[in-house]
Amino acid sequence: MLSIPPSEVPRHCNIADALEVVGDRWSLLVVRELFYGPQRFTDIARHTGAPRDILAVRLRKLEEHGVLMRVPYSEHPPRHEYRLTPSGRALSPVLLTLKRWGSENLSGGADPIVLRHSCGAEFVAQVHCKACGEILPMDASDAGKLFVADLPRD
Amino acid sequence: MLSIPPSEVPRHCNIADALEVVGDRWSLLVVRELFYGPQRFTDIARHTGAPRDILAVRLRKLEEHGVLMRVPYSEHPPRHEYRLTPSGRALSPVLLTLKRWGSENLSGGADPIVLRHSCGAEFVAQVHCKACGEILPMDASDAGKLFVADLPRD
DNA sequence: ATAATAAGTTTGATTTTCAAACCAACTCTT
DNA sequence: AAGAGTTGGTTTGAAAATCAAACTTATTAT
Repeated sequence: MLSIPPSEVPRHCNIADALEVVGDRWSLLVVRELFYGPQRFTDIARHTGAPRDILAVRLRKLEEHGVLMRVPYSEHPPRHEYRLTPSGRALSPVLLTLKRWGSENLSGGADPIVLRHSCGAEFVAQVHCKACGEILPMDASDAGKLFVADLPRD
Repeated sequence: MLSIPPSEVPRHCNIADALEVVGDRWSLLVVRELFYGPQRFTDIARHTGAPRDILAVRLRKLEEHGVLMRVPYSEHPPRHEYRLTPSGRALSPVLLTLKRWGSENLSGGADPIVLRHSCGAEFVAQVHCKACGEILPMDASDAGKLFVADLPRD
């Protein structure tokens, strides 16, 4: 009778990795702002509500992790704007799923950010089975029977 | 010539709402754990790495927001396990997109959490145009030209 | 010459986080 | 029956992060 000993260390995974980079109070709001186009420091501060000192630290961190980049728009004085990198734009599904979860599962109302296709319609995120294509309903009324995790239990 | 005055208040939206609930260092890791099935306090603490006191506060908050529920498994002493609600299970697309972003955009490696369809294959998240169905590539090599935001700029 | 803009940095007070110790209620072992 | 172990937290005290507001530096506009 084989039994796996209880692990004393936290589970490390890609979700944890991702949260290490964008899992704080402000980072994803910064990314949201940059989806509206390149932005300057003061605008990001105003629209996210982040304190300026914290924002400065976050922007450096996001730059280090390749989520955004600084692009100069003036020398004398040196000034730059912030712009998403491809990696930063690749966060759109995260924002879209978060947005949808918020609108469907939290009482609230405002729904201002909308990403649109160039054809004019909205973008939406969807989860489906890689093989058979069955769509996982996001309202998850009975999602329980739809998926299982495979992992060492202890 | 009409121009919108600069807003002094941060933009409020569903993304911000969602982050208010699950946008901290531990909450989404708690949800990840609960996807493996109902869990007890000590197991969640061990597997997420969250300090016990913080975890207690987060679990209460997540319960208040309807993400999870306590289900008794013993009286004398009163004990319960934590279980996702439908609203909590509806976070699976958020976890899946975060996971995918982490694995494709951050150097790292571990990829332990896998949600599977009952048919055995993996679930994946995808962003597409609601109308014409065009898929937004998640590597976002040139996603820039694929979508635009419509919002008051100031 | 004065005021305004821009991108941060500094300051000092308040909050949050953390690890480790502790507690209460029970069960299991000897 | 006494002592050790388990479970689900709470308490404590120190360290770190957050915050709002004031400040700095460089430059342009009036």
